[in-house]
Order: sequence, then C-alpha cells, then structure tokens
Amino acid sequence: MGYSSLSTGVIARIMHGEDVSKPVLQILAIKKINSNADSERYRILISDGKYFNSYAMLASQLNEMQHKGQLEEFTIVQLDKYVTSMVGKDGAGKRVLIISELTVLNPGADVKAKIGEPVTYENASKQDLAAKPAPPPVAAAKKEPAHNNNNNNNITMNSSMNAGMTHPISSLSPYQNKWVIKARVTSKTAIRTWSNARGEGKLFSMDLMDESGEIRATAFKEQCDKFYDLIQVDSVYFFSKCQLKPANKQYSQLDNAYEMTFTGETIVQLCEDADDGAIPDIKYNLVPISEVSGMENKAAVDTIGICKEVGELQSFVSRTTNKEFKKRDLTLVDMSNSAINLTLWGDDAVNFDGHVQPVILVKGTRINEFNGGKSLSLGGGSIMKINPDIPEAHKLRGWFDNGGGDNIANMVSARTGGGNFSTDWMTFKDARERNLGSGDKPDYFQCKAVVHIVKQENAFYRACPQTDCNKKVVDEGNDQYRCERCNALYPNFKYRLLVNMSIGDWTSNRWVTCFNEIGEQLLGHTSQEVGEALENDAAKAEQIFSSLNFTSHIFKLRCKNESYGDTTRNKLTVQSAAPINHKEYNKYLLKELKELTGIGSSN
DNA sequence: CCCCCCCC
Repeated sequence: MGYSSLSTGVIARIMHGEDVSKPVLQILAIKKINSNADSERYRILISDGKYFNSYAMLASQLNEMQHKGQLEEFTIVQLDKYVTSMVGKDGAGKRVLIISELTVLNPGADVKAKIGEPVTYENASKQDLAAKPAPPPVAAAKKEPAHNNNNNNNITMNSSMNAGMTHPISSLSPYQNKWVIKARVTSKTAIRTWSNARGEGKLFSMDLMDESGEIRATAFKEQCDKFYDLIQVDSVYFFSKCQLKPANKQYSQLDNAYEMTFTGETIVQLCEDADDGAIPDIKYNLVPISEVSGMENKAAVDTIGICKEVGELQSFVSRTTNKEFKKRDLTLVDMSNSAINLTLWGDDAVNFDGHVQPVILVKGTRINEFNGGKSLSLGGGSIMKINPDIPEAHKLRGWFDNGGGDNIANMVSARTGGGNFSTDWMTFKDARERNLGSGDKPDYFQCKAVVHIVKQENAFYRACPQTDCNKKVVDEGNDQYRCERCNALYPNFKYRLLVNMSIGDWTSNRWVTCFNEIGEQLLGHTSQEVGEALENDAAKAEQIFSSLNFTSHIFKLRCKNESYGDTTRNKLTVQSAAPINHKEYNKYLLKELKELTGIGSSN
C-alpha cells in the first residue's frame, strides 16, 4: 500500500504516562468542540491501529491545518509534540491528549480506510503496558489516585506538579476550581493604579500560555504587591486557585472566553524543571512591514525590524482622562524595503535607547490608521524584545549593516488619503445645483463661510466613557450610566459635542453639523468645559458660543443625502474648519476670475 | 476591582 505504518499499541502507553517520541497515528474523526466559549477547539478520534483515543485535542495553533482540510478522516500523522493532561474535577478527572505539533504523512484521501480494528485504550492489555520502560518513580504520583479530601492547596499543588497532572488552560472555566496549570508568562504589564467612583487600587496583569491555549490573569492590590516581582516574562510557573470570570472581549485579544483574577488563595510557583519543553515558546507570526498596508485598522501585528530612527520622548495630558502619558515614536525598517512607525508608551518609551539602531521584535501591536497611513502601537498585552537572539534578527542586522535600509521606498505610515488639495472649492449654490450628496458615496467640498448662528440646544450629549466608544449613554439614576453598545454600566460619562450651526457664503446659508473635536476647536473649550457650562452656567455658555459668531473659516464639508422615514435631507458635516489662508484663497479666486472672464487665460 | 495610550 505504501502508507506509513502506525505505531501499533502506542496510545495505551502514552495515556499511561510514557513519553513516546514521534508516534505515527491515524485520524478517524475530527469535530469542533461544542462550547459557548469564543475560542475554537477541535477534538479528534485518533487510532494507532490497535487502540483509539477519543479524548484527544488539537492545540489551537493546529486549527489552521483543519481549516485547510489537512486533517480529514483517515489521515496518517506523526505527533511531533504532545502532552497528556488532566481535565475535570479532582477524582473524576479524565486524562486527555493534547497535540501541539504534527506532520501529515499520508492524506486521508489517499488512505481512504480505517487501519485495523482499534478498541478504546482503556481496555489495553497488561502486556502492552508492561512493554514500556518504567516511568520515572515519583512518589507523589503513586499517591495521586487516592483522591483524599484534603483541601490543602500545597498538597494539591505539589501532587499535581510532581505527577505531571496539570490542567490545560483551555479547560479552565468558572465552574471548576480545583486545577493547577503549568504556563509560560508571555507578557506582563507595569503596575498601574486607578481611582474612580468605585474605589481605588493598583494592579498588574499578565498573559499565560501553555500547549492548549492562553489566558489573561490580573493581580489586584495585595496580590499585585505579592506577585509582581516573582512573575517574569518567559518563565514557566504553576498557578492554582485563581478566580475565573468571563473575559471582556472589548479589552482582550487573547483566544480565551475567560480571564483569571488572583485571590488570597492563589499559589504561584516557579517551574525550574528543565523539562518545560511542553510549554511552547512565545509564537511570533511575523509579518513583513510591507504587508501591514493591506491589513485592517486595529488588527494585531507581530513583526520585526531595525529601529532606523528614534523620536524624542513626548509627554502629554489626555484630554479625555486628564492623565499624563509618555510616548516615543520609532521608525522600523525591514527587508520588504518598507518603513513603519511604532509608538512606545510609558517606561518602554522613557527607557528606550535607539541610537544603536537595535533590532525590534514585537508581538500584538495594534494598527492605527490615519489618512491612509498605518502605524503600530505597543499597547497592553503587546510584547517588545530588543535585539532578540533569533535567526530573523541576525539576518536583519546583516542586511541593515550592509546598507539595506538606505533607500526605503515604501512608507507604510505616510498619509495619503484625505488630501488637502483634492477637495474642490465650491459655493453652497454650486453644491445645490450639482446635486452634491445624491450618490452612494458622500461628496466633499470646501468653501469660505461666516458663522451666523450656533445652536446651544442639544450641542452636547453624555457619551460612553470608553475611549473608542462614543455612544450616547442612558442615565439609569444613582449616578449609573448604561452604554448599549458596550452593554456595560459606568459610574461616569464623557461629554461629546454635536454642534449645529448656520454658516453662509456669498450665495446662501446652510445648517451644518460639527462633531466633537471640531466643536472643541471652534468653541475654544474642551467638550467637558462646554458640557458643564451648558448644564450649570448659562452665562459662561453664552460667552463660549457667542464668541464664534461672525467668524470666517475655510470649511471642508462632507455632503450626503440622508433619509429619515420617508423624507430625505441633504446633510452637511464639517470635516475641518481652518483659518483663512489668504494666499491660497486668492489663488482660487484668481482662477475663478480667469475662467469667468478669459482674462489671463493661456488658451 | 482594570480596560488608560493623545495629536495628526
């Protein structure tokens, strides 16, 4: 037949704790695990020709192979990396096989049939088990199946650790709290403090990973102090007795429906065992810088590049939170002959030394898009390594030191769209006569206009306090505000401006809408100040609003027909309002004059 | 129990 022969009988040995190198097995079935979790998992029925195991799972990094149809029925595979692990309550636990690396030897479509008549490994004959070399004699492992009722954390922890009976991260849920995980710390935040209506405190959080998946854990207050120094990125630890709760997907890019909180009971112990090979290293899905251009805004990016340029440390106070931030922008270049900006924050920004043009490796940076350019930001949960000792880094170093980065052609962060020069000059009369805004896409034009009336009514609304969510909140009373979009209750809100005003050029007047930022710019006050004045200080509000009357600006306007029920209205939204650049404006007027009169025209 | 990262 010419197919690889299976490692007959090996499943019984593996499931009894023997470490068998690269067993060859056949997949008999594969299905998605039904769970309400957001994460995707596959369970497989796998056979060695004599025994089968239906308690086998793919680590999530192999999901891709299933998507590509490489793990169909009857496929013969070699397990390059796997681990067995306990799932379920103490005592009723089931040992599962988790496969984290495999090689397809023969596609199922070629094999076409089940090999042998496998039975469940739980019926394995004594001689199959006797064939194995003796497992390492671990005293605690012998005691382990006794399942006494002792709730002492240390005993649970120690017996689990010694017997290799740790649980996969992907099996953790709020419904089961007797577990020990063995996980690598892939990132750790700085300690941050908070103070709000619900109290104050400090915290740090970390991301943990094992062969089955990943999860975020957060330590508050006492636990923050207790564990901060112990936890080191890249080290492997045993963790137990954390509280599990649903993850808020708005803030987490990790592939887990839950997250953990440390409690007073939580135990963390460094795993100094050299044999932590089963816990994968941090995986970098490195993307060439040139490819970031084609990726979605806010997507996560792992990449590596040379820090060709480094900006100054900058400090600013956030307008929305009044907190001070420190940042530094770097320019990374790579062999795709492209450059991109990367923003560092906080201590990363303060301590960064870019003068030696180091290699920068990042994981989980976020894309920020502005006017068609894309840049990266190293946010919470992102990882940065400076001059990492990996082959890609050495390759880049050699390339750059030989002048590779001297003529970068592709500036991924360069702004292209929203061009200032492409916006046509037009009067309101022109816009009306040309039916601007009646197409599928909005039309844009610019004009010089004077502000005639600024409406104070409904010039602000109370918005969701989340940075990227500006939805109007519902006042629930008792100083509680509900955001329907975030489906969350907040003790606070932020003011957002939505200012309607009538502006006129020499042809006619139009009502236009200014959103928050332009409203702040024109009124010369923050949305917070404007909102408070409108609510509490009518005289101040009058002063703020009247100061805008009869001022002239160059308005860039978005024009679009919008339907409300059965009526359609032509809406104008202010994109920008700039002081009049007389030189530019006169250039436009002269051009108009030439076209009207033919005087000075070259034709 | 946090969940902030501005601006162009």
